[in-house]
Amino acid sequence: MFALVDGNNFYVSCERVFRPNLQHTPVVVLSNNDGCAIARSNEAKALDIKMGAPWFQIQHLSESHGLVALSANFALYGDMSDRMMSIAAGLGPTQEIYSIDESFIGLDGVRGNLARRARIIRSRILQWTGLPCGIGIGATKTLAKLANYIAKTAERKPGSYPQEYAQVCDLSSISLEERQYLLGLTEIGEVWGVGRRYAAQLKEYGMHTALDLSRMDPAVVRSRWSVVLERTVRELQGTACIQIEDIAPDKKEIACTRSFGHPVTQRSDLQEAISEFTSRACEKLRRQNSHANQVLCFIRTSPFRKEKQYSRSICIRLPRPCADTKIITQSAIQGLNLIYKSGYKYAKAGVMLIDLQPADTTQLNLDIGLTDDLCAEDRTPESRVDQSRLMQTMDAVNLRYGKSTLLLASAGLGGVNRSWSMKQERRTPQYTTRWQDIPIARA
DNA sequence: TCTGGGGTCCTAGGACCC
DNA sequence: TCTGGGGTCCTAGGACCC
Repeated sequence: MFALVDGNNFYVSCERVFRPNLQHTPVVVLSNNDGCAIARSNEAKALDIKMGAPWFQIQHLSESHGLVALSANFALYGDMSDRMMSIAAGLGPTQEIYSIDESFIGLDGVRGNLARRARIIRSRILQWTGLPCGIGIGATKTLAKLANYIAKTAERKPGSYPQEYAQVCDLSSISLEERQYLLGLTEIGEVWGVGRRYAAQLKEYGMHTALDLSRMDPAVVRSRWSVVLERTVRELQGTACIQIEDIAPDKKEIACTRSFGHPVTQRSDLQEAISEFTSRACEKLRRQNSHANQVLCFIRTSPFRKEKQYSRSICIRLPRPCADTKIITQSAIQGLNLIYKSGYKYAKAGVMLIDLQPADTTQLNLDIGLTDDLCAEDRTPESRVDQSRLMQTMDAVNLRYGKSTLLLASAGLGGVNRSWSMKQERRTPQYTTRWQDIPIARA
């Protein structure tokens, strides 16, 4: 048995904890550079603002309907998420943190009335953090997801589902007929694992609801679509195919990419951007104690604009597997110089670390002499330890005083002016919180 | 003028080897 | 010179998730 705990309109709800006057107001949170809406309050959804809608297309609603737009503050959302997750963990013995606002809870061995238990956890999260959430319960992860969708939709759109399922919905404790009734009310595209493409193809095939999908023959689904969709069908039928991942596996690739606040043309600006992206990616790499074998670097113009388009990426093999910002940045910049062409207005760039391996594997290979081609300053064990300590110190300083406190002066550049970064002042200033600053117990 | 930033899994096809 | 079957690895592309 599984539960899914999912924060409502998560980023907006986080902001509202600190600005209670935004309750009952249409609010959106905007992506980097205030580009598009990545979270919407219920009131904003009621204005038919779509996920990912560009700000310039919905801006007029601030005049006509009092829409409030906020710049995203991911540090804050991360802190709030940690609090919500730690309370949600009380629902059952195992927890998988699936995204910043969602976690699956394994309920095996939990006795008693699950829905009642879930309601208690839900009100505790609301009271202790100020964050509203929905909880769905089902025999499989896919059914728990579906139950969560019903719980949230029943609350947001009265009349869509029976009111008793609002906020908490337990699909496991109701009759087969009732469960089929609820699945029949649910669009096929709302099922976890059915995206836009599959939804369109399935509708063409005559399947329109979650109930229709649950009644399909898994073998037919497999041969006509894929093993992935077959698994979804089995999960809807109540056979658990996807288990809780208690311990998060290491990432297989780590990326840092950004759209620019304004078009970038100069090679030097791209070099600054790439070197900062590489630093961020390397921090993540060290945090999971991995080394990279290759770094991929890409630059591209905006596909939305009617201009000469250019988009290229290049993959550079590192001199040895490592997590050293200096070495990896050198390779990334080298890659950039190979693909850069002047005369284009660049809109986006990024860095991906790929072909990752555990750091201790590298150490083993160094010890038994399997790795050659060392960089000059990298030849002795002592110098490697020094480099590694330098990285640890940088990470510690940046964690303590905020990212970008300590940066590499990349590729012979002078000061970092981040001319590629911001279009203008953000709509709302950034502020950070510490655990203890978060207000507690709002009713 | 203005359009996010991450990830994963699966499959098909080609190269190469025995 | 001709022929068969099977395995592995790599890459690109498509689908999905938040």
